[in-house]
Amino acid sequence: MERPRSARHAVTSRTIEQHAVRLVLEHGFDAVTVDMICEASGISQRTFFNHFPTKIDAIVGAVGPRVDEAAVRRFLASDSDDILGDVLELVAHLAPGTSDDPALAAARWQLIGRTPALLQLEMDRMISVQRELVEILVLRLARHTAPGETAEQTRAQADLLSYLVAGIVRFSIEGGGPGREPGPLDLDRTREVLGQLLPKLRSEPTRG
Amino acid sequence: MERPRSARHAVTSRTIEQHAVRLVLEHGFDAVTVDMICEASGISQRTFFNHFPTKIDAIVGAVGPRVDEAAVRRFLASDSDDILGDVLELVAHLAPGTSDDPALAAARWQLIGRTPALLQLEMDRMISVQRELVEILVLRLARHTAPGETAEQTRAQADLLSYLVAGIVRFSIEGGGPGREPGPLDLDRTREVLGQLLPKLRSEPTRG
DNA sequence: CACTCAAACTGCAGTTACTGTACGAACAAT
DNA sequence: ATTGTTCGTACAGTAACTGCAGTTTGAGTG
Repeated sequence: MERPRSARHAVTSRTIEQHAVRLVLEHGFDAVTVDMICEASGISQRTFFNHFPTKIDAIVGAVGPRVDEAAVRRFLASDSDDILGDVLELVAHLAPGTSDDPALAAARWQLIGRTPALLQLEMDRMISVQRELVEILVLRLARHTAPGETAEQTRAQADLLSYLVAGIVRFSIEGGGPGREPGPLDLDRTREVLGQLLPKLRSEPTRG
Repeated sequence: MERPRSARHAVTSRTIEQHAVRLVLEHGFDAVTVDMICEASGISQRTFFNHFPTKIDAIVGAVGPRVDEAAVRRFLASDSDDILGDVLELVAHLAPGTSDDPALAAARWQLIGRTPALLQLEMDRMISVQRELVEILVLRLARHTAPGETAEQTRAQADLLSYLVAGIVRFSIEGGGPGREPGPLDLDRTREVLGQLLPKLRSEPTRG
């Protein structure tokens, strides 16, 4: 309470987040209104929206997933020909929301897997990561250019690959197949299924 | 006006759709309110929501993309080892919204590519297609099972593959790389980029 | 033709998410 | 003390959407 001013904002945000997650875990996403969260947090509705642009943001967390700097450096430095494997390694370091409260993060994963609207949002946020990813992939793919390949072609490949990776991430988040529980990225499981699937796709596309 | 009653609903729906698309093309998604569409269509707001559950639905169309029955039969009958190529062929037959008005469909593609919220929705709808796709892929992949592979593993592979395909579709819709215009699926372009990318990923994942 | 029923449509009041504006309280630096 | 910034509040408004009650109109039945 007698904290420095700059910290009070963060404290209030955390309070809101915690009550939001708790309420949604208890009553479900649709049954929880912003007013309920405000009352529980002891703030006005206007304050709520000063902290979070939308109700969803308060529940899932204000900051989206980020790629780990060190992982990027490792990825770019790798000599391996197994680009896909390296990409998986890179993507495995995505963290959902603010990771400074493990209990909150765990609760969020539950909610994300349970509520389509939230999974939705998490995927939206992946898109911003995806844009970063494209830039990184361009650098890596450029080391494998075919003769006569233009920079634009390389970029298109990186773009496509980033979409493929997004698909893999989603598969991973939704639990790696039907009947599985959603949760943070399960890299081993994903690699396993991918390792089974890829050989079946090995043959050249018709236009090679 | 003196149409049979059963047809009037459809007529009204079409009227709403056309005005909605036109207005959004003119003013942009956010600048168009439901009230504006209602006034242009000469109906009440309540009627609007009797026809379409959300504003977005009126703009993008009530029915989502569907897979073509004949294409599915062809896909399942194919002897080719090029599963991915066959999947692309299958997916190319996805049609957005009601296809009975080509001008409307074309306008919709413009909007979808231009407006993130709409692309979003179109992707959501792909998910229902994706569920169908998984069932189809299971049948096809089952013909390539590795020794000792369980049905559950095959299903997981089909699941993963469907996510990869969703990524490819999205790449395709967004124009096949940066700086391209969004539009209906450009299969040739996609195949080209995919053909360039795949050889670079050829090596085995670490767990093979 | 008269009667009935249901589909299409309307008006209205209400809820929920979210925004703009203006204002007050607290605290830090001058 | 004053000034300024930050955090929060109060209030009024918009836009999407829902529920309910009611009217019109076309279609089927006797």
